[in-house]
Amino acid sequence: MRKKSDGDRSTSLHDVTIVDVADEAGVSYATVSRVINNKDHVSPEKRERVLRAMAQLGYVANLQARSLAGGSSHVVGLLVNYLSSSYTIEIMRGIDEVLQTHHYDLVLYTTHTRKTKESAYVARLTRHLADGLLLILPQETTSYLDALRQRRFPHVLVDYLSDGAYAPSVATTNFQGAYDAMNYLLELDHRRIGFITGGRETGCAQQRLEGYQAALKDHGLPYDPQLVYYGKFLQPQGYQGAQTLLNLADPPTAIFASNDSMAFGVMEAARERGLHLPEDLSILGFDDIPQAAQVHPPLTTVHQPLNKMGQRAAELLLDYMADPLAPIERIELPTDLIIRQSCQRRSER
Amino acid sequence: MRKKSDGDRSTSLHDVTIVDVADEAGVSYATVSRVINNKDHVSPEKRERVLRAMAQLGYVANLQARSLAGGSSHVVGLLVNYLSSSYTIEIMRGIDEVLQTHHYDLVLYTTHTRKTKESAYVARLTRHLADGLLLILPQETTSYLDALRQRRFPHVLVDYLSDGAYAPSVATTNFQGAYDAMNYLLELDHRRIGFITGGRETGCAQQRLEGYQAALKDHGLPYDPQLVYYGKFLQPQGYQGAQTLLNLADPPTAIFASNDSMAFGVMEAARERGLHLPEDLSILGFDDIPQAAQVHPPLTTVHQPLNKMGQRAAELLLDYMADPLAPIERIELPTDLIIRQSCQRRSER
DNA sequence: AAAATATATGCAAACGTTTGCATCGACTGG
DNA sequence: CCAGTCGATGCAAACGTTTGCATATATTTT
Repeated sequence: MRKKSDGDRSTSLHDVTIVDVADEAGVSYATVSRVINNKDHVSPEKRERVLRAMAQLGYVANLQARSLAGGSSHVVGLLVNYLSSSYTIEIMRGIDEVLQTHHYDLVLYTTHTRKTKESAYVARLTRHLADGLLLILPQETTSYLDALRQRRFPHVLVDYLSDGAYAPSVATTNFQGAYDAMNYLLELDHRRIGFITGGRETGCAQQRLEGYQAALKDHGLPYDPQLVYYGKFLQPQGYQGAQTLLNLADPPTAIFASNDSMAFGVMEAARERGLHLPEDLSILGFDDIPQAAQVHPPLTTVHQPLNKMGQRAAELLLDYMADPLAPIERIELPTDLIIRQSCQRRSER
Repeated sequence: MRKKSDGDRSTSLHDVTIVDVADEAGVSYATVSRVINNKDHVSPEKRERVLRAMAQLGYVANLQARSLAGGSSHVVGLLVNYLSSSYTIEIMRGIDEVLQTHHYDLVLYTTHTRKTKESAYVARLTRHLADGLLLILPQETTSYLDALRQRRFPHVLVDYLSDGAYAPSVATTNFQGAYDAMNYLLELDHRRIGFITGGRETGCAQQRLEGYQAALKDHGLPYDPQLVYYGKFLQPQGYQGAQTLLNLADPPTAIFASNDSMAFGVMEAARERGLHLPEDLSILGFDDIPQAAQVHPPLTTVHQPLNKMGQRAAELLLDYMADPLAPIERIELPTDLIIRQSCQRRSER
C-alpha cells in the first residue's frame, strides 16, 4: 500500500517503469519486457516504437524486480579473503574488465580469512543476489563447494587446485614455476636455499613447495626441513621467516619466498641485519605484483599472469552462466621466471 | 508462473521463505517480517518462536524482494575511478571494514575515468540497487550531484572538496599537508623544488598545488611555472614529469610529487639517469601508501589516513541512510609529514 | 464494571518484473 | 475457400518481501 499521488506518474520523482514505457509506445508491458530481453515474437515496428519510448523516458531496469520474477540479476559475486594484497587486486582488475564489457555488476565480499563468513556469504549470494560466483583463493572450499555444484550454481575458483575439490577453476603452473625458480638458483650455485611457504591449506602453496622439493631432488640435494618456514602469504611472515632461517647455524645463501609480499619481508629483514642485496643473500619471489619491479633491488620472481587469470575466470563464469550444465573446466595458465636483480651467483669465499 | 512441484517445499531445493518460517513458528508471515525488521508490536513469546524457526530452517532474506517491497536493500554502491592504485584500495578497506560490521553489502563500480560511465552507474545504482552511494575521487560530479541531493539519496564523496559542489564529503588537509612538506624541503635548503600535480579536475590536486605555491611565497621565493608538471596521479606521469623537470636548464634539487605513485615514477627516472638517491635529488610524495615505506630509499611523504577516510566516509553514509535529512557534513582529517630517507639537505657544491 | 486505549496479530495489496497460456489474425496448403 | 499453423500480442499470475488497515485481545482509566 504505497501511497503515490496520481500526479507522480507525470513528475520526475516517479521512477519510470516498464508500464510507463508500454503506455508511451502504445503496447502492452509484456511486449516491452520481450523487447528488453531480446525475445522473439515482436514485430519490428513495435520493437522500434518500444526502443524509442525507452530512450525518451530514460528507462532503467529494476534489477530487483527482474531477478525476483525469475530473470537474471546481472550481478556476480566476488569473494575475496584479503583486500589489500596486490595479488588480489590485480586479479580483480582482470575480472572487472570483462564483467564490465558484459554489463555485469560486481558485489564484493571480503572474508578476512574468517571461514565462517565465507560460508555465510556464499549462502547469501547464491540464494538470491547473484547469478554467479567467483572465489579468489578461497580458504575453506569443502563446506559449500558441494552445495554449489549440486545446485548447479555457476561458480569459478581462482587459484585453487586442490585434488579433492573438483570445481571449475583458473590457476597457474605453480609446481613448474617453483621448479623453474629453483633451477635458476641452483644454477647460480646456491646449495642451501631457504623456502617460505604460503598458507598450508591453499593448493597453490602446496604445489610450490612440491616444486621446491622436486628441484632439490633432481639436483641430488637433500631436503632439509629446517630450511622451510611456514608462512601465510603476508609480509610480516616473510620477515619472520627470514629471521628464523638466517639464524640457523648453517644459514641459506638464497631464500625463495612463496609470494612477493613475503619476499619483501625477507628484504626488510636482510637489510635490517646489514646484509647487502643481492651480494649477501639472493631473494626470489612469486607472483610478480607491480611493486616487484619497484623495490630495490628489483625482485626476481615467478610471474603469474594475474590480470589474465581474472579475465579468464570471469569469462569462464559467463560461460557457465549461459550454460550451467557445461562440463567442469580447469584452466591452468603458464608462469614465467622474470629475472631482475635480486639474485646473484653464490660468491666463493 | 514458475513451475514448482509440490514436493519442493519439503526438499532442500526450495529456498526457505518468510512463509515457511511462519508456518514453522505457527504465526502469520507478517509477524515474521516484523521480527526480522525488529519492529514493535510482537509479543516476546512469538518473537522467540520465530527466531527459533528461522535458525532451524536456515532462513536467508531475499534482498531483491525486500527492497522491491519498499524496504532497504542493505547494499551500498561504491564508485571508484581506478582500481589499481593503493590509494584507492586502502580507502576501500576502511569502507569495507565498517560496512561489514553493519552487515551491508558492497557493489563495486569502476569507471576507469570514463565520465559517461560514471553518470550511468549513478543512475543505475540510485534507482534501485543501493541504499547509499560512496564515490572515491569522483571525476565529474556536477552532472549527477544535484540529482542525488534533490532526491535526498544518501551519498558521500571521498577526497573531493571542490568549492562548487556542496556535498557530504570526507577529505584531508591537502593544502596544509603540501605546505608542511614544502616547509620541510625549504628548511633543507632546497630552493628550486619541482612539483608534479595530480588531475587538474580533482579538488585535492588543486589544493596541494596551492599549498606548494603558498609555501614558496611565505619563504619569499618566486613561483616558477616551469617547475610544475601536470600529471594525473599515475606513475608514468611521475616518470615523465621527472624527465621534463630534470632536463631544465636549471633543474630542481628536489621534486615534490602530488602522490606516492608519481613519486615512484620520479625515483625510476632519477635512477635511470644514474642519480643517487637521496644525495643527488630529494623526493617527496603524498598519500603514504604501504609501498612508500618499502621502496628504496624509503619515501618521505605526507601521510593521509586513507583507511580512516574510508571508515569515516562509510560511517557518515550510514548516518545519512538512517536520516536522509541530516545536514550536509564535510569532514577533514589531518595529514602528517612522515620523514623517511628520500630527502636530504641540499649539498653545497 | 464499562469505556477507552494500547498492543498484538493477520489480511491483502503493492513493489516491477518475467513468462505460461489464451486469443486473434494472417498466411499456407489442399 | 476452408482447415490448419504460426507469429504477434495481451492478460494475469507469480517471485518474496513490507506495511497500512482492520480486527481481536489485553490493559488502563474513570
